[in-house]
Amino acid sequence: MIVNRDFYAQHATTVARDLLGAVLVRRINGQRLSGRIVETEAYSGLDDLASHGRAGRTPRNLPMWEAPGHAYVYLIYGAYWLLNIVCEPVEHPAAVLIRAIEPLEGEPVMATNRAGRPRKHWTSGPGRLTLALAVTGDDNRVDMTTSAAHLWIEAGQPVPEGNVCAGPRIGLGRHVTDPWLTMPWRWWVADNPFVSK
DNA sequence: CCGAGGATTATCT
DNA sequence: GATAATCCTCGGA
Repeated sequence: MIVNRDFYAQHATTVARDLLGAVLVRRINGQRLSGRIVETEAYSGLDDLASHGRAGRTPRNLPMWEAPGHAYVYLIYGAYWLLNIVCEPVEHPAAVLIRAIEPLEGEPVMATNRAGRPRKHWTSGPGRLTLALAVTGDDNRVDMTTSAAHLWIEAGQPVPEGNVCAGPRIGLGRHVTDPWLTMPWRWWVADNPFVSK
């Protein structure tokens, strides 16, 4: 069951929390690669100093203002692609960053894409999982509510409230100050080995 | 296991 | 010209 647009239209914090346990699916050459989502971060609003949306619309962050359920993929540090899903209604800049997944299907392909690394490092980070699933800028702005785009999310086993942890977001720049710096907008599954450090 | 430092480029000031 | 929602390598324990 592919997660639909109404789900993504909710506030980014709700989407980020409830995506834990869902399954990120990538189809390449007719083959399914997938993983259970175990870590997410929410970015929402013009006020959020940690969000790309903070300074208003630019060519790069434009997807954040568009329809929920679309991918927002961008290059960071000139080296890594990061996968986000646009949330909230049109004209509300918001997105959820997928930070880590636990491999489920297509492990041999992931092993090839992450050649030489231990399984534990295949998908345990936002830049790592895009390498494992071969997600790049070509996937920016695709509609993730249909299997036509070869990238979508399916409902999975919900994570019990007791196993959900929340804390401050990671890797934010120097310009980010409180309350945004310490806002607990990062969620992860307790004790899961694929959660990034 | 852990911390320090380098890589590398699109994007915005 | 500076910066960035990161990862990897390497040295030390």
